Amino acid sequence: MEIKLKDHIDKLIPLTDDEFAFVLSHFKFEKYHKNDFLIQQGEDVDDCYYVVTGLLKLIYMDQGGKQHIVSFAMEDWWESDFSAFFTQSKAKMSLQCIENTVVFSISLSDYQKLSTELPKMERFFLQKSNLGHIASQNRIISFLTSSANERYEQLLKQYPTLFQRVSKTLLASYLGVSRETLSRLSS
Amino acid sequence: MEIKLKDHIDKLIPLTDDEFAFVLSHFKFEKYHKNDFLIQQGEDVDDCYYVVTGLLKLIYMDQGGKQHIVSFAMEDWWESDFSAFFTQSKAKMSLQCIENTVVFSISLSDYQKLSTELPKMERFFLQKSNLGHIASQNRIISFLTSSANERYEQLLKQYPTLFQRVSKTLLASYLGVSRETLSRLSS
DNA sequence: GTTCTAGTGTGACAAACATCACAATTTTAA
DNA sequence: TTAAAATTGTGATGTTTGTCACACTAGAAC
Repeated sequence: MEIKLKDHIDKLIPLTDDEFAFVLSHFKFEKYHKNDFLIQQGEDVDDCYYVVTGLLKLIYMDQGGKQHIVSFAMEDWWESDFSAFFTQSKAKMSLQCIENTVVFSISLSDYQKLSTELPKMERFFLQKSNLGHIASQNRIISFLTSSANERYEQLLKQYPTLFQRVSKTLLASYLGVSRETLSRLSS
Repeated sequence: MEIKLKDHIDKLIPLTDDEFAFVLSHFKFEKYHKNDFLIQQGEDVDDCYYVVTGLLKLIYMDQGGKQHIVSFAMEDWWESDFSAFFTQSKAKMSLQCIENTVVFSISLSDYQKLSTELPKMERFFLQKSNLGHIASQNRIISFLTSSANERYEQLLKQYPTLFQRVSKTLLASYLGVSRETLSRLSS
C-alpha cells in the first residue's frame, strides 16, 4: 500500500526512503466500504485523500435535491472538497464510495506542516494542484465546445475502464445530461 | 504599478521590501494594446502573466473555427495557457487583449527559480493554484446544475463590472450559449 | 426460491436552445 | 465626416435535451 503512494510521488519528485518515511508519518491509512461517506455536505472537511484502490464520487447536490457528479476519484487521485478543506469551512459537496476504497488521508495542519518541513513536498503539491487546475479547465472546454454525445465519446476514450465500474445514471450525472438522453446517444 | 503586485501577494503571504524587490527582479513589465495577442494557439508559451490593469480573454478555438471563452482575466488575475506553460508545449489556447493591458510576466525558469529561492513564493503559488482549481470546479458545478439563464445571473452577480466592458457576444461565448439565446434571456 | 430494489431502455410530449435571416444601431477607421 | 464594420435585437424554424411514464432485467436481500 505504502509503495503505491511512494511511486506516485516519485513520478514527479523523487524521494529518498527516509524522506518518504517522514512523509508517510503525516498520513493516516483508512479503509471504507461501498456507499460510505468520506465527506458529507454541510459538515467539516478535516482531510484530503489519496486513493490507493477503489472508486469515489464527488457530488454536489442542488437546491432541488438533484445530485451532480463533480468528479470521479480513481486510483492515484487526490480528492477532497478543496475549497472547504483549505478554508476550513463546511463542505459544499459530498465524497462517497462507489466501491470499497482504501486511502491515505492528511489533515490541513499536517499538509501545511509537511509542506514547510519538506520543500520537496510543497513542490509536489504545487505540481499536483496545477495539474488539477488544468484538468478542470479541460472539462470546462469540453462543456463549451462539445455536445452531450461528444462529451460522452471523450469520456469513453479517456477513461475506458469507468464504464464497467459505474452506472449509466452516474455517467449521465457527470456529463451533465439526463439518464434518458445518455441512453439514447449513438455510439 | 509594482505596488499592486506587492499588495496582491501580501494578501496571502506578507513579504518584506527586500523580499519583494527580489521577487520583482524575476518579472518583466509589459504593455499591450487592445486586440494584441499575448499567447497564440499553436505557438510556444514562454510566460505566465499577472494582470495589473486591463482585460484579457483566454480563447479556445474548436475544429469548426468557433471561438469559446475559457476565461476572462481581469485586474489581479494570473493567466496563461497553464498546460502549455508548465509542460513547455504548444498553446492550445490564445490569450488576447480586450482592452489595453499592463502585465507583469514571468518565464517558467524564473517561476521555478523564484519558487526554489524563496519558499514564501512557492507557498504563494501553491495557494494561488489551489484557488484557481477551486474556481474552475465552481464553474463546472455551474454548468452541471444551472441553465443558461441561471449561469447568466450568477455571472452578473459575481462580476457586475464585466457587463460594461465586454460585448454580449463574448459573454455568450463564456456562458456556452449562442449570442441570440443570451439576448433573449429574461433578467 | 422469492421478493425487492436499482439499473436500464424507450415512447410521448414539452422546454430549451441553435441556427438562419434581416433590420436597426453603434462603433471604428479612413 | 462618412463609409465600413461590429454589435445587438428579434422572428421563424428545426434540433437537442429534459421530463414523465411504463416495462423489462439483473442482482441483492431475505
